[in-house]
Amino acid sequence: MPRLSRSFYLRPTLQVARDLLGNFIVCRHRGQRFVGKIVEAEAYREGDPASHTYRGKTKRNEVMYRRGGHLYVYFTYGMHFCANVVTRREGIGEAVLIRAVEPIEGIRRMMKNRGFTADVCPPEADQPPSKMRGKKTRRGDEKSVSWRKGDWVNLTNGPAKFCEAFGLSRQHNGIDLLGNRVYLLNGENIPKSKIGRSTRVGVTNGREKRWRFFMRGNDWVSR
DNA sequence: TGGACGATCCCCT
DNA sequence: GGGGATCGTCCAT
Repeated sequence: MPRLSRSFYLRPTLQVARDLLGNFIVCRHRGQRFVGKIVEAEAYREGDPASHTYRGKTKRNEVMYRRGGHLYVYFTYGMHFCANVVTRREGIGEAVLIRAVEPIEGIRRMMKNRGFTADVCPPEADQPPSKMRGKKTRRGDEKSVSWRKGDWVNLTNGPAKFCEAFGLSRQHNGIDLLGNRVYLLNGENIPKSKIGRSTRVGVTNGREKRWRFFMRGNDWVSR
């Protein structure tokens, strides 16, 4: 499968957000490979009050101003990371938040990273246990887990869940997506009829903008 | 130097 | 449907 080219990321951000759907994100570190199909994404643009770049360039958002095709990972709510694909040419602070992926490869390790026991994962490891679901439960201060039928979409159906499953954090901020650590592969072409569009999640300023794109009917879409 | 708040998630009611 | 966890960032003092 060919890698997405630099020119893919340099295009208008709304187009990139929509076209990311159906492509694969690959993360490699320490001999482990994670692969997921992108099923939900949101655009953040200049002049957009919901964007980190709304008030100009800072130390935190500097990566968003780089040339398209870099990874912008930020820390939020004191405990979560979210990952974005930087778009457009250098000097323009725009990006696309990856909100959800469908897990493809590295599933056992994703479960571990998310705090679920892997007991229920089938021995072939990277076959999705499609009938399963996971639920975290609390016992005193100890986090323990149990699995329930029908809930395993919790692995990657949100931007911070995706980052936790794939082990993405601060150290991945600024990575060039045309390198070998994190990159995107050309996947299926999604017909327009299968792409949904809506307002963005968790946004107050700029809430009217319909800059969220998702694959209709996909189980890993966040809502 | 302080304080408000956030592109979230999880648990409880 | 609501609140708590938890801390980096940014802006106002």
